[in-house]
Order: sequence, then C-alpha cells, then structure tokens
Amino acid sequence: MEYNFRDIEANWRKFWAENKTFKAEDQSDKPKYYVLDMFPYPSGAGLHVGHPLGYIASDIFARYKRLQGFNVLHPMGYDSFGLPAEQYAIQTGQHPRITTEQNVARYREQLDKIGFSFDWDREVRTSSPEYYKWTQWIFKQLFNAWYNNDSNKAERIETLIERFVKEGNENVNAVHDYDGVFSADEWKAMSEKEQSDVLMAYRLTYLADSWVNWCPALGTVLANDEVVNGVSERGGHPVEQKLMRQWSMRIKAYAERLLTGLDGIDWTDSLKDMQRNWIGKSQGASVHFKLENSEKTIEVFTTRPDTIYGVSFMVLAPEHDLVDEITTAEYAEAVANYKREASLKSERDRQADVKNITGQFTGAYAIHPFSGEKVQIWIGDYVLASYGTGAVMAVPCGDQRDWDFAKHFDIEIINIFKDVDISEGAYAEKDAVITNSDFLNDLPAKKAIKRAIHEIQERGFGKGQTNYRLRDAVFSRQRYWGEPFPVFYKNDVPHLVADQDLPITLPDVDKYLPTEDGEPPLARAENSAWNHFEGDRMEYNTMPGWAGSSWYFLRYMDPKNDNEFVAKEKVDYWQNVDLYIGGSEHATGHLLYARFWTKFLFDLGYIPFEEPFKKLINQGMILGRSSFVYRIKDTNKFVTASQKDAFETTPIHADIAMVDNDKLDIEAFKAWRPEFKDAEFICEEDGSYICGHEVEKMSKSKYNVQTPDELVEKFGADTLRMYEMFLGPLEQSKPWDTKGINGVHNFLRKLWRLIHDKDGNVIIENGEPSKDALKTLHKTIKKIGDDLERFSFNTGVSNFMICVNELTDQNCHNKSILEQLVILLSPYAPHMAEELWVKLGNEAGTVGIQPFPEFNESHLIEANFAYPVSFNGKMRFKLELPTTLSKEEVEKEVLAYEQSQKYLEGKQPKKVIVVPSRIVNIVV
RNA sequence: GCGGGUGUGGUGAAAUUGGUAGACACGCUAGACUUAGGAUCUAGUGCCGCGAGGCGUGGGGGUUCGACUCCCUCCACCCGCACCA
Repeated sequence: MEYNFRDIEANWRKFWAENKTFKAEDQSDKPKYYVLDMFPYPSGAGLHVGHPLGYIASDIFARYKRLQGFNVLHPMGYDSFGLPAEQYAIQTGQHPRITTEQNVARYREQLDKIGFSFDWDREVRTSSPEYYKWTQWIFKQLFNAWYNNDSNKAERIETLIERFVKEGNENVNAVHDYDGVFSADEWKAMSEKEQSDVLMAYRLTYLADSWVNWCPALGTVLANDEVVNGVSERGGHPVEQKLMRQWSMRIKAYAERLLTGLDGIDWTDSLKDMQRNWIGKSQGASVHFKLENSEKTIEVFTTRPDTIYGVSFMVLAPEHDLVDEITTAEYAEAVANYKREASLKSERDRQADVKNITGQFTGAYAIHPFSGEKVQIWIGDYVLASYGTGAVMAVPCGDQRDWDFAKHFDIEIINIFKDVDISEGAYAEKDAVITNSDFLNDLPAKKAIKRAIHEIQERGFGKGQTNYRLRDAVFSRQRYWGEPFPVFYKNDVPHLVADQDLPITLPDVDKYLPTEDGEPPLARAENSAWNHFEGDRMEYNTMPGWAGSSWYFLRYMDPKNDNEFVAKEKVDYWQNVDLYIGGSEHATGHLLYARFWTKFLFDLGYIPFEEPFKKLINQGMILGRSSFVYRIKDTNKFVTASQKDAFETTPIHADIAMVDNDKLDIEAFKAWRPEFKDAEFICEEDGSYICGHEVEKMSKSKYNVQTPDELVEKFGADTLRMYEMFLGPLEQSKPWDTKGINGVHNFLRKLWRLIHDKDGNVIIENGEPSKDALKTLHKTIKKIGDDLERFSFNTGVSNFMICVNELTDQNCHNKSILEQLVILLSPYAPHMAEELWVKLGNEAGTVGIQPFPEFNESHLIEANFAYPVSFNGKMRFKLELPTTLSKEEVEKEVLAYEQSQKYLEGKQPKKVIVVPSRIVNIVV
C-alpha cells in the first residue's frame, strides 16, 4: 500500500481538533515554554509559501519542547486592523469587518492544512471588541501616567498631581514638554483647562500640536517607521511635514531603557543595531550662545564641546522659533524666501538634495561664550528642526557639513587641531590634540571633551547632555478601521471614558471617507447614538496599526478574560516569550513599540518582566522565481530561452502554474489569454519550450506566487513542512523553487516502505536491535537534537534522510529503533509520525508527549572508524572518540583499536598524539 | 559615508571546538526492473588528465603538522540606516 498522505493527514487533523491535543494548561508542574509567531495581517491574497516558513520553524520547536517535557504555549491570532480592508471598503462599500472575517477564514483554512500545533482556543483578533477593549484600557493607563526620572519609571498621574499641589513643578524631575515653572499656589489657582494643559505635557500619551508626517494620498498621518525614504511604506505615496494636533506616545521617556534592555536579550546583532541606530543616543553638551543685541540665547547641542573654539558661525533650522525675531531688516526678505523654499521641499527632496549646499545669513550675531567673539547666525536646511534644539554651532574644521557650508559661503575656518591639515576637508576623528583653544590647549580630544563640559557647566553656559534621535510616536490616524479612542471632549478638554463603558466600539458609518470638512471618517457618526458621552463629541481619530500588536502576546495567556487584560497569576506563570519568530521588517516598528509597552506595564506593576521577547529569530524572505517567455518583437512568436539572444525579444511573465522545471506547458499557455491563442513557438531540439527565470519578490502581477495549498494537495503537509525547512538556513532569504520537493517526498515514502511491505502490512520485529541500527539511531538522536538546539532545521531534514537510508540498507525493522525514530520525526512530520506511532502499536495521539529519545554515546564507540591520512610521507590515523574519556583512556582505546586494523599491516604505532580531547593522530 | 551579513560543484546546500571539503538532496549519465508510480533499484557525477597524478571553499598573504574555519589585506554582492550636529 502506498503512502496515502491525503487520508492520513485529514484523519490526524480531525483527531487533533476533536481531542484538543495542543491545548495549553495555565498551570502545570512542568516548566513553561512560550513559542510565538508574529501574527499575520489577514490580507485578501491569502498565504503564499513564504508565510508559513517561520510558522513551520516555530511549530517544530514547540513540538520539540513538548517532547522535552515543557508545558508549551504556542498560540496564533490575527493583526486584523489595517489599511487594505479599509481601502477595499472605500471602493466597494463592504464593511471592513466582513472583508476581514472572510480573509481570516481563508487564512485559518490554509493554516489548518499545514498541521500546526496551535492552541486555537486562545486565538486573538486585534479588531474584535473583546480584544480592543483592553487596547483602549492600556491607552487609558498611558494617559494616566507620567515618567519620573528619579525613580526611572512610569508612575500614575495622581502622584504627579499630589506633588504639584504640594510644591509646584520646579523640583519634579520628569520627562515632559512643559515650558515654565509654577508654584503650588499657582497650580491651585489654575482653571481646569489650564491644569489639563499642564498635565498633558507630562502624560505618557498626550495630545499636542506637532510636526507630523502627513500622507495626503492615504489621508492620514504616519509614524516615522511607516515612512521609508520619504514616501509611505504602504503604497509609496509622498509624505509631507505638517503641523497638526495629534495624539502621541512619549516613547522618548524609555529611550535609555530600550537601549540598555537590548544587552540582556538574545536577538541578532544586526537587529539590535537597527534599534540602537533608531534610538540614536549621543552624548555631549548643550551650550547657550547669547545673542548680540538681546538677552535671549540660542541653545545648541554638540557631541564635540572640545571644538568650541573652532566655532565660526551658527546655523538654525529654517523652522526655528527665533529666526524671525533675530533676522535684521536688511536680510528679512532673503530669509523669508529661503524659509518658503525650504517648506515647499518634501522630505524626499530634502534627502535627495543632500549634496546641494543652501543657506541664508540672517544678519544677526551671537557671542561666543568663551572667546566673546561675534559669530554669524545663518539658517540652513541641513539643520533639522526635529533633532536636538534645531540649531548647531558650526565647527568647520571638525565637521564635514560645516566645512562644506563654510567653503560654499566663504566663512572663516578656524583650525584647532594640532598638526592636522584641514585644507581639503574636515577632520572628524576624536584622536587629535587641541590647540588654539585657551584652556583646552594640548589636551587630546577625549580629555578635552570632559574638560569643556566641566567648564561650560562651571561658567553657566550650559551642561552635559545626552540626546536621542528617537522621536515620540504619533498615535492617531485619520482612518476608520482601527481602535476608537476611549476619549471624549468637553469644552475642548479631552476626557477618558470610564472603564465600565469600554469598549468604545466602532460605529457604523455611511462611507469610509473623511467628511466634507476634512474630519476623519468616525465624524460621520457624529449624530448617532455612538456619540453619546456627556461631552461635546467623541475623539474621531483611531489608533495606529501597531496599537493592538504591542501587547497581543500577553492576551494569549488569558484571551477570554473580561475583567482584566491578563490575570496576574497567568502572566506570572507564562512570563515572557521564550522564542519569537518573525520578519526583520518590524525592527523599528512593532518590536520597539512592544518593548515600550511592556516596560510601561511592568512599571505599573501589571506584569513581572521588562522585555517581551527573550530570543528572536528573523526568518528570511522567500522570494518568487518568475518564469519568462520571450516574444520576438512585433510578432506572436515565442523563442525558447537558449535561443533568445538570436532575436530581438520582449520577456513576458508566464504564470508559474504553467511551467514545470522551466518547461512551458504550451497548450496551457495558449489557453491562458486570447492574445496567445495563435502563438507560435521556436523550441529546443526535443520540442520543448524552456522558459527563462529570475528571482523577484512574490507578487500576483509577476505570476510567481506559489500557494502552500497546491503543494499540500500534491505532496502533503509533511512534505511541505520538511521541504520548506530543507530549502536552506532559516534566517537566509532564498528564492522559492520546487525542484527539490520530490526528494523530500521520496524520503517520506521510503520511511513508509521501511515499515510496510508491498501489501501494506506492517513489518516490525521485536527483540534486540542490531549494533549497526543502534549506531545509526544514536547518531541521529545526537544530530537531530543538536540541529534543533541551534535552529538548523535544514540539516535536521538531511539527517533524517541519512538515517532512513542507513536503516533501509540494514534492512532494519526493529520496533524500538523505529519508535525512537518516529518520536524524533514528530516535530517535522507530525501526521506521518502519529500514523506510524499507532502502526507500531502505540496509543493514538501520544507521540507528541513522549520523552525526547536519550542519546547514548556508547553505541557509537564500537563501530567507530579510523581513517588514514598521509602527512609528510608518514602515515597517520584519526579516530573519533567520546568526549567523556580521559586522555589516558583515549590512548588505550586507540592502541587497542588500531592494532586490530588491517591498514596497520603489522606495524606498531610510533607515536600517539592526542589533540584536544577527541581527535587522535597516530603516527606510524 | 556608517552598521550588519554573505561569498564552497551544473543547483539548494553541509562541514557543531582548526582535523578525510562538497554530507544530504536536486539535476545529469549509464544500466536493471516493473502490476506505468510524480515509482523503485544499481553504478557514476568538484575541476583538469587516458593515466599516474595535479588543482580546488571570491583574490593575495600569514599562523599551524593540518585552515571553508583563526589573523592581515583586497574584491564582489545583499540588507539596514543615512545632512542626527
């Protein structure tokens, strides 16, 4: 009987679902292990073979951990708020909820076919009201919190108010945007609105006018990580800077902890570096430069206070607050013109324009704090309003941009580096000796930095300071399909909706577009019952996509809890995610926000850990392999790939469904589109048409999308699972290619034949296994175990193949050997393993909870083999031995073993060299 | 420019601590078998050479009895960030 994977897999899927085989218990004597996949956005296109790659890897690992005796939490859900469903709603009028439900159903169907061991009872969807009730609740916690720098954590807003009442704000060391000082009495005298405004500048989520990335095409603002190269990540639309009143998250408060937390987690260096760069810590000093004709100062941030005597001008961002005030009448028009031009440039133009040096003198001067010299003040768009103070002290000898600017506008360049030539460019290394700089003379740069900061502080010009590139994250979106805010307005003051009134559900609207007044789509529900809170109106913005995904890993622990976002005892038991698998594209978005919220919830005492994901693996992207046919110009003739260079041709994407091993199914191609009906073909000598190919991203328009469903249908889920792993290292990007899938399928068939005879009868021998079989098995146990530990699933698959080849050669049908093998196989090919487990006479559904086979090194020794190596004309032998042996034991083993070997031919070894502990060289 | 990574047969790749380079699989060649199955089995398959033999892990150099692996240097490609003061 042949290996009938269709029936086998269908039966076991049913068995697992009916018996809830993979249900995770919230309490257990076993140690816990939490394996998580980044949950998908359920798009209309369904899954392609790239999606399950990470899921298969995590599933194998989850099953491995169960064999090791862990209580494993391995859930799945959907990040189901998002733009595509909403865009579809705008076009068709279909409610995004319906679109989303359909897509979720399709995803589930596809996922189920691959045999994952998810505990589906724990499924979460970010767009379900039962879920986003708690997203809203967390928002409320953030609103009602501030960051205390003294305790270095977030605290409840009441503690801040208490201090304002007692002592005002002067000695409050908080992360905030408030400009000014008030006493306790002044605080008490403030109106409700005034107090609300003050508190807003301290809250961890706050409403403020800020420069945001506005994307007109999408009709919404975007966070920095959603803008790539000056265009929107989704759709690639232009993005402009706009001053808007928006909700933001004070993630800056956590910059330092987000940075230091990276040291304790097991992520790849490249990913940690991406986050470090994004946070962008730099240490230096803030220095105040007095204006020539005013008491006001310009504050700058510099990482090189040691070069302060090299300052020959200052540059302000065109948007800087003081620009208009300081500009002299003579330059007013030129400055206004420059500002206008700068504001018209999009983010993208500005980036593309980096090499163009532009700027404008304001006519104003500042006074150098140390030398007392006059320093010209310029504006220039190479200075960013959003970083530091939006102003720089320019040191042309030490900074290439300042150098270029000075050269371009013919400003003086002062050299303060001893024996350094700066005629061709600035010297940015921190290894020069300072000169020409009064009290800093003869100090090496690194010492001079410390000395300068000390002096700046001493004389009251400024202080040492640390800056971060990380900016607060805009949290509102002018969109429909997202979480509504639990906020209503009364006299323009935002108020929170009470806990018992959560969730604020999405209202129905007639259209999913902004109103005629430009209000977000939710404003269309203005006059409905939805808008019922005692204030004037609800908040019409919705939350961004990353809101729901910033805490979902917590909800899996307690998905149905209606009283808490997660019960204390459950999160205490499951703790943080032990293994997280997903794409690296979330490096500066989801992965940063989730860490932020986790730290916040930790600060408030809701969860017992600060880092959500202990170990993270980024699976590589699976690329498509597109097929091309070559049409000869101005004809309907197609030429095979090998002869295409003889003609002038246009490559056309051919659907990969019509191509097998690069061979085109000509009839299918003719039937594909009417225009190809009468196509003619110039073929290879054997009459076949061979397509060209190229590796590209998988996409519908390139006709190179491979769905897992077709492969499951053709070869079965176990073959698909093993083949995706066999393809190469998990973390590496690779083109999808089905060429080798037969090899994996044949392996499973071969295993099947090892246990069945031709008529489908099970052949098993009880009794003692042979030495050869034991050696094969234990070699495999060792390798498979090691492969799993280091996530080398591709070599894992190979090692199974080797094992089955050897057992077949040995004609081994020994029950105990095969049982062990089946247990080992169960993470990779669970359906096959379950089936064989029963055939070997065991209870159904129990293979997944067997103990992982124990490796016994002694089975390897006896059959070990020494191999001759020639070296310098002498003969040497190498022998692999167990690591547990002592040096003396090794030498004994070697002598005893070698003497019996034929290639010694009676010669006695002259010398035995024991190298490290395991490899032995014997010189004869 | 800065940071991270990769480079091994016709192809995907393996080599875990420096120890037979190319396991395993695809493909290919030749043969066997058949109840024609995306079969199975046997032999071969890094390159050059009839052969003995020589050469081979991006290039060059070094350490070592021994280097894909460690060190120096150069080259190519991929990914991320990029006027961040």
